[in-house]
Amino acid sequence: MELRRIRYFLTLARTLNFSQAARELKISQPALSKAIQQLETEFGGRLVRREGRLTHLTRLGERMHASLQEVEDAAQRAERLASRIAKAETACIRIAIMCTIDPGMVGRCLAQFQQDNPALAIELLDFTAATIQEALLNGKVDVAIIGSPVEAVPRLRTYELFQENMVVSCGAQNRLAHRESIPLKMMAEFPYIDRLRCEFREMILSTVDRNDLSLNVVASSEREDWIKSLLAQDHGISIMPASSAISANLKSVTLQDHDLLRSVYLTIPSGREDHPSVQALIKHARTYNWSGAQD
Amino acid sequence: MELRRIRYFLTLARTLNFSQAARELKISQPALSKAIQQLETEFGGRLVRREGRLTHLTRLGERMHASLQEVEDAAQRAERLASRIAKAETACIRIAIMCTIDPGMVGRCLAQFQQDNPALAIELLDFTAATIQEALLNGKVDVAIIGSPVEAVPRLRTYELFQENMVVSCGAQNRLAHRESIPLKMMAEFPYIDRLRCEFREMILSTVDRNDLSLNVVASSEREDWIKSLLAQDHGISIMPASSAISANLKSVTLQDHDLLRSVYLTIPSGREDHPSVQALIKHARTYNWSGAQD
DNA sequence: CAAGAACCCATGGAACTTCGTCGTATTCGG
DNA sequence: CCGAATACGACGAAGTTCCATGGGTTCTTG
Repeated sequence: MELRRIRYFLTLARTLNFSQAARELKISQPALSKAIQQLETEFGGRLVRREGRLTHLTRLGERMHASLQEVEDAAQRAERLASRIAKAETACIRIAIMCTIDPGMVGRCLAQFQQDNPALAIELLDFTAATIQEALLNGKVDVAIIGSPVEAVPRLRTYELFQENMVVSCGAQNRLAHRESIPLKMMAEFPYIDRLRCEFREMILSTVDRNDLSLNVVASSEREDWIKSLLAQDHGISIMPASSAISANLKSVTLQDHDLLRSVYLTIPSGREDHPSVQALIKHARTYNWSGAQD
Repeated sequence: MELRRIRYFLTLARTLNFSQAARELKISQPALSKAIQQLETEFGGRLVRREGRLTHLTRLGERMHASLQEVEDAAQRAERLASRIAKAETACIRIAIMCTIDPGMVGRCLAQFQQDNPALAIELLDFTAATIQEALLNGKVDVAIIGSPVEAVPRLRTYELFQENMVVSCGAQNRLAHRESIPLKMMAEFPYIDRLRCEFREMILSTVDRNDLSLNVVASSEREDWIKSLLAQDHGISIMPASSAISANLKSVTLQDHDLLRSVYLTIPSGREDHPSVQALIKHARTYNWSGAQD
């Protein structure tokens, strides 16, 4: 059973005349005859009674007519859907951004990219570290911007974009707020607000550990906005990337004696670089002046 | 867009692996690759991202998937319907019988025919003279048994089956009931019940007219059963085919001086004789011993 | 009424297109 | 370097189309 033959049959069922149907279909009459015969062989019975000018459907033909019309309708819907999508679909890059990355700095980079490529739509999607790898691999997103390289997944290709300092962040009323920098060991004196489930938590904790210190954790949360809210109310202090620490009622203080750095990476499944738009995005992100944008 | 390609795509969408899908479809991998490429050309965009072991659907592919599944489902329903019909459909002859013909005599003929052809189903349909011609021509019925030949329709082929006498019919209490026969002019003395819309009415009226008689019509109806009911209650007398006049509480009386005959014909659109079952029916009906069945 | 025109559909053969397979190249990952 | 996955090119098979033709019916016309 093929759609072409179904269309032939439906036209014939409407005209009840092989020659006229063939003209409408812009094929020759013998071609139509053969196609109908083929359908009849498939269905195991005559669809049409040929009686000179009295051509008409058999009972089998009548009963199949409705069913075949449904097939044709479904096919037409699919075709219309395809052309609608093809028309509407401007090229679109879907970018996963790890939730620990401040969208501001990435946003500036992407804004500039879109100025250079105005036809390209960009879709930003928020992902956690756990789901970002899966989304990359199954095609839900095209590229990802992450705070720590996904380790031991050979299919993913990772480019480092920039590094930024981790800073101590506290509320504007905190007694640290007017200082430029503090030593790491001073951290222990302050109540600490711990951000869970972020890729730099381990880095912070191990650094503290290595210096035989311990943090006085008074609160913890997965959500950056809640952490910031607690900081603003002076519940404690926390350590976070410099770009995240910029917020109303928050002050950043650098660490004197330790260079806590976190890197931001662009990750893409190997093999997907061939898309020209993705290629352009990678090139733009890697040549972008990130340090200039950090202030 | 062709169903074969749609099936290929659906299998590929399930396996997300060209080679495996090709194996399931029992075609080679290059054939599948080409088919999918062709679909992608038709739809104007990639359906599948080929990334080594990470083959997956693009957004276009995902959106088309549901739509194409519907097409495939509709096609499968049509196929199942066809095979169900083909399996269930015992050959069936549809026979239109004009309402003025007593089904008893025709029924005996058909019963014998079915004994000889047990695999053949017969569908009897009741038609009026006006609609029988159309039903024959548009294929609603295969053959018709009628009381008067359809005039001036060259597409119809007519065979005379038998002739039968018209008789006077009256109730059992009527004073004619015990007679064997009456002269035509005696008809005028009795109230007459006129059957409308039947093919022999004109024949009766013209015969009466030619003999300078006139009937005393006291009631008339299109329906044979109502006529018979009126006759049984002795409302009057009527003239009808001998085979119709056989009924409880009715008596038949022949006409002494006139041979009123009506013929019964089998009619078929020319060109439809080629069906073997219809052919057999025609042969059977024409060689059937109708006069022997009249008693 | 018989011959001819017009129409309807089926069949056969030739040209063409499409489809599938095979062998091969390429790319990627282990 | 090998295996897996896909693409490419060539070739044979199958299917599709067209044209020409023929049988059959209906309509027209002399």
